[in-house]
Amino acid sequence: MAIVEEVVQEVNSLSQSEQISLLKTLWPEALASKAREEKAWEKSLPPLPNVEKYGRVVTRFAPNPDCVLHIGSARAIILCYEYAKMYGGKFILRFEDTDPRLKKSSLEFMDLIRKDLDWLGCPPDEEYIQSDRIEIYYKYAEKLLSDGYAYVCKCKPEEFHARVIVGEPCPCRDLPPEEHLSRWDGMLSGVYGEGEAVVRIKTDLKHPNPAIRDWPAFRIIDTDKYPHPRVGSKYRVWPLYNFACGIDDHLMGITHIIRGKEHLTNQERQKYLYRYLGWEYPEAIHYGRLKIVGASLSKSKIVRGVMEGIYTGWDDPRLATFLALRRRGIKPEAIRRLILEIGPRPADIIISWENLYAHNRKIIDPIANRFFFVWDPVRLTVEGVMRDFVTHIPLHPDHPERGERIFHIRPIRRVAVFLISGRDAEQLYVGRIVRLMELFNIEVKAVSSSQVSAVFYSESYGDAKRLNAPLIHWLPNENLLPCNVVMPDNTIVSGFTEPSIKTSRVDEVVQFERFGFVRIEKVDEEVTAFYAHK
RNA sequence: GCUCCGGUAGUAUAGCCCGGUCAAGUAUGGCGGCCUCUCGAGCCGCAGACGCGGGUUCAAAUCCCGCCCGGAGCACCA
Repeated sequence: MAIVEEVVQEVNSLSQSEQISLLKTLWPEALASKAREEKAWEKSLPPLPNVEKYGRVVTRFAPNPDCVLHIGSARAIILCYEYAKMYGGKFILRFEDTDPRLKKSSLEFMDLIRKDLDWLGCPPDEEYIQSDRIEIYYKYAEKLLSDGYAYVCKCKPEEFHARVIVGEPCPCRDLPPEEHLSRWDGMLSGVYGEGEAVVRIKTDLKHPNPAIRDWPAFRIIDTDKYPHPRVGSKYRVWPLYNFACGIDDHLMGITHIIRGKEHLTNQERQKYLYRYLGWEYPEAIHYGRLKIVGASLSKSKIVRGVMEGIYTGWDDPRLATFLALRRRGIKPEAIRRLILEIGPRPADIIISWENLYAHNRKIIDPIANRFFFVWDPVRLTVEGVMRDFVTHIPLHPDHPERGERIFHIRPIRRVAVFLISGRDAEQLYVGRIVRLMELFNIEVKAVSSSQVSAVFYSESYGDAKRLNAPLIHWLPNENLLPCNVVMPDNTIVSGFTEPSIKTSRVDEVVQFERFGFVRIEKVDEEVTAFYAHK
């Protein structure tokens, strides 16, 4: 033992370069590239803290139903769901619809959110709606009021803030609990109007963060003017976020709160509540903000844009809503993998779309059947086609068992007419040999802006390979199916596709070869598709 | 301004708590090649990062201090 320590000491006393050069001369094999074992396992989440403290892990996703869900919500949902699943726990959906005035919720959004969760594969075990629970919050308000932990403040907001910013109590704060209880009755019975009274939770008036000092817990909303979509004007005193959320997290037995780090100060506020009520605060994980390049994840902007008709709907391809992603052929599993990859770390991130696409491509590539789509079509006439051709192309190159597409080429007076993509036509020049995929090779004879003429060159694929001829896709100029592809920027690429695509169903993701993956939106006498990605 | 949280390749992530095995792993994107009758997939290879400056230590991505940069909160919103 002693000798080992001595040697280690000696080696450590050398500089790193000295150590390396010594090693090189004495034991070069030790420096040979260390083979690293490859792990192909799916990325798994880091363990949740203090799981053993609780009987069963309970998580919750608590949206305000004032908009549909978007990729920014994916982190909360998938993390909460996956952690609950990982520990055999429970996942709760809780609608936080306690602001009938500014952040107006709606029944429509509640329903769309339920569907979003379902689509994502994260169905909740239980669902609660805060507007059903108002009396529960009242009960706790009364308890805190009579215990002297909360008070009803009638100060004007400016006056209150002027005092609190210097750490001084407002005149209401130290009044006896009886007075506050009677003011509270006044709030409930309509003695006070909007803005005239508010319940505050006592905290430390010298708290270094002024935002935490005596935070508001209830305010009055004139629900005759602003009826709540679910309970109308039944209540005029409504809890604020920190109160309702704090009470519910305890009552619902939430063991692990997973939410964005914008709630870090809210956690400090809510801890006062827990202290006064003798409750233990759950574990809290605050992840960083998730943005995605070029997409606005502001709910209010999304709602406004849809209302004003700037967007075609909640599923406008320019949006990063789940509805839009779904319409574009992004699979929920791709979103799940992305979120698992990202994990719960607190750093803010801006995801690149490629990150999402790569996951999606892995999922859809094996399932997407292949078709030809000729966009910005240009007419191609090929002369010297001496006979009919029939070509069979598999629906999927790796799965020939799935079937094939069959094209018949029937030249008239040795001339066959095709359509090729404008982009391909631009690359052609006189004398160039190109291969029409799975058909034959042609030599270009003339190119104009509206059409290309060529002559049959040869049939063998080997020729094309040897000549390094480009491979382009094509369609016979007959039995064409008009096709529009809606791109992510909502522009439309038009062209034609092959009739065999009619075997595909709506919602199916297919690949237009040399164009990209698309989801079929409509397929009958014409096709509409939404572009997913390359 | 005040309070808090972050900062590893283009993007995302591992490593940081518990210093050495990190000459920094992985994925994606980029580039090159192979393969494939798609510009898709697959295979092989290349390039690419510890925000900056000090300190502690034989040894720092990791610990300490300062700075810089980014973000969030500072609502009678959630």
